[in-house]
Amino acid sequence: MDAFKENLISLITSFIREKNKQDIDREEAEKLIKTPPDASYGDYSVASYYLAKYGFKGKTGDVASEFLNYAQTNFEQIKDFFSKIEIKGPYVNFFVHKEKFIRVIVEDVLKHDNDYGRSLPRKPEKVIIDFSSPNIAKPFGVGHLRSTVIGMSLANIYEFCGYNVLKINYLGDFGTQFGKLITAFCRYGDIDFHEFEKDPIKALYGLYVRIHKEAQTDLSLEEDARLNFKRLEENILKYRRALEKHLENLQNSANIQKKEDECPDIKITAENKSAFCGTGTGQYDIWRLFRSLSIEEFKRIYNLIGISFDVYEGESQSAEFANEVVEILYKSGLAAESEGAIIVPLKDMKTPALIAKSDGTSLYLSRDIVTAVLRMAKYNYDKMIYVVGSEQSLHFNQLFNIFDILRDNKDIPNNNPIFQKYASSVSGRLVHVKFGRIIGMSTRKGNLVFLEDYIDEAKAKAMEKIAGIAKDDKLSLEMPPTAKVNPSYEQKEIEDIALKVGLGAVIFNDLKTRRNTDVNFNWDNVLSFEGQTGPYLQYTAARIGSLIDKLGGLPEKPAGAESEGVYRIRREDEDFSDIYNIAKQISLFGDNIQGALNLNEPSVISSYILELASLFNKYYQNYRLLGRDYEYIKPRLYLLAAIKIVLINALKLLCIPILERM
RNA sequence: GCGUUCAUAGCUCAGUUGGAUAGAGCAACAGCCUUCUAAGCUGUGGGUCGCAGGUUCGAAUCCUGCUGGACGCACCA
Repeated sequence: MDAFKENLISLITSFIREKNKQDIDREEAEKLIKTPPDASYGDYSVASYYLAKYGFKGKTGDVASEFLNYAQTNFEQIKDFFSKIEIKGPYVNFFVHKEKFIRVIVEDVLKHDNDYGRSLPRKPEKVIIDFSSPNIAKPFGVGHLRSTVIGMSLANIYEFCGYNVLKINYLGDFGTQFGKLITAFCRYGDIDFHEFEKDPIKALYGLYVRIHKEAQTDLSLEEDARLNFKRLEENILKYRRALEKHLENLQNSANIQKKEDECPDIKITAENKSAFCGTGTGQYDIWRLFRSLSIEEFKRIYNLIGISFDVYEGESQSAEFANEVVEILYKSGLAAESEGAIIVPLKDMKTPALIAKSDGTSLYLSRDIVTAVLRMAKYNYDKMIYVVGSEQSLHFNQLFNIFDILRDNKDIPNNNPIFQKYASSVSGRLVHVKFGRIIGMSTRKGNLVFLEDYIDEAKAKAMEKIAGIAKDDKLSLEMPPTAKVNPSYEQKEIEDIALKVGLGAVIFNDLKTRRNTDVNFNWDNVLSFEGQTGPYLQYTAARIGSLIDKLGGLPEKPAGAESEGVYRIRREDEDFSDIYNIAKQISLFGDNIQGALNLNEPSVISSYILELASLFNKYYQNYRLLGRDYEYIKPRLYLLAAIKIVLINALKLLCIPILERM
């Protein structure tokens, strides 16, 4: 927060304390300060009707005068920051010393650099962010991209704000669907094993689609799949460890984790396939192979889009203990049998939660109960965020509800020390960060879109742009290739820029709107690089960098007292008010990061940074710096550097690649 | 049927958590590159904030009802 606002907060708190003997904390006071809708009203305003809450019951006009009077007579230091204070209706409007404001903000940004915008929490909390979580039986599509980039961005934001963040990818590697997959793999005799090695995900998806289609007419397939899943789960249980042992291993070293992720030495060929399919352990090996091949492929894609995880987990790891938890709940009477399945009646919810199927196998929900408890034992989190689509709201409500029940029933009989110790403390720490669906998503050919193809498409579009070739005939006539738009690049650099621009477009497209709204998918919107897009932001940052270079580079940062003159931009200069607007926008960065954090909403930062980029581009277009006196240029160089720092800090939070030139 | 959620310019979306005159970007039209990157900038047109009530000094924002869409609702995840 800037010194100007700090000062106003002090004014408000002391006004309320002296006049009405009430204490108001600084956060409350900050909420009373608003930015007027139009700059001609002032830079900050305090609305007197808000003060009624703190004991000022008079007419709003009278309260406003009282406040103004107090500010002028009892709060001398206010004059150091504000040049004018005036009343307009119920509002008391403050006008800052603009020269000073610009100076203070620019200096502040340069001083903090990569850390600008950061504010540390009172006590650092441990936050787990569970996101992306692709399903091994399904393609990594655009729906998963949303969870992936929202989760990654939230992780960046929490980390930036001083939280201890753990990024977990909870792979969908279990469930009846894998019974289906095994059924498909074993049933079809025409599997191309070469294709399988080359692109396992696509091959698996092929199987998935095929079996689903066939299952609609051949009902025995479903039956077969369920049976195969039951066998799979039984095999997992065969290797089941004691819960404590499991945790001990996990905590002991990263090696265990690594070992579990490693590709098992399993080779399945057309010749030996039937041997694998014939036994339960053989099927278990098939599943293990599918799983590890998929994880490798996922990692390759994450690497491509610049995203990383601290931990890869899978549902199968929780499946080991799901039955045990179901048993505890059942024995304690919190769960009951219904139509052969096990259910938990919930508080304030009509439909009970189903935690075990009638054939005894586990469900998503029961595995999630285990996972949350295990993670509590392992990481002792203060908060765990699930970044999952809104269509799973009911599931998470059920999950949270069950933990509320466990909190209220701490003493249920059970002989599992881990569950006993941690299950009751999970309640209240889980958050479902949901997001809307993407509607009408399909390739131009009409199928579901794989992430990589999606990125390729964006990259190709960027290539065209760089090469100055427009697809549209009309455009290509009007837009000859120009060296000016695209300085001569090496082919390799073109590829690199195109990929980053493509990623910028695709990622920003998922982060620019509020999570909750469903987005109508439209190729033209995603592949647009103009206006409110990622490339616009990347372009703006690159442009500033280029401008700074052209102006001779950023001089040494002045230190301390000397700085006043150096950063000074004069009131009389023609660009003064535009620069002030930029400084004003810069000063709001920290507030916007906090807003994004509080709402778990990266789009707050997106909107903010688009506005800053727009202000800069207007400035750039309206005022020319090259060729001016260095005296004039110098303070503006610092300003440019400050804008660039904020842009880059924001782009990093949004997982958008940064380019030096484009 | 029940639950969740959404409805703002032709399209995609913001809207400081109830405050001053509802804003951007696309698209359309008219302009701006021998001069700092035109992935940019300037201007014009475009609104019954789904509809109807209510709450109060004040509503796009809160409450109720209605209409319309999306999603979910017992052995998928």
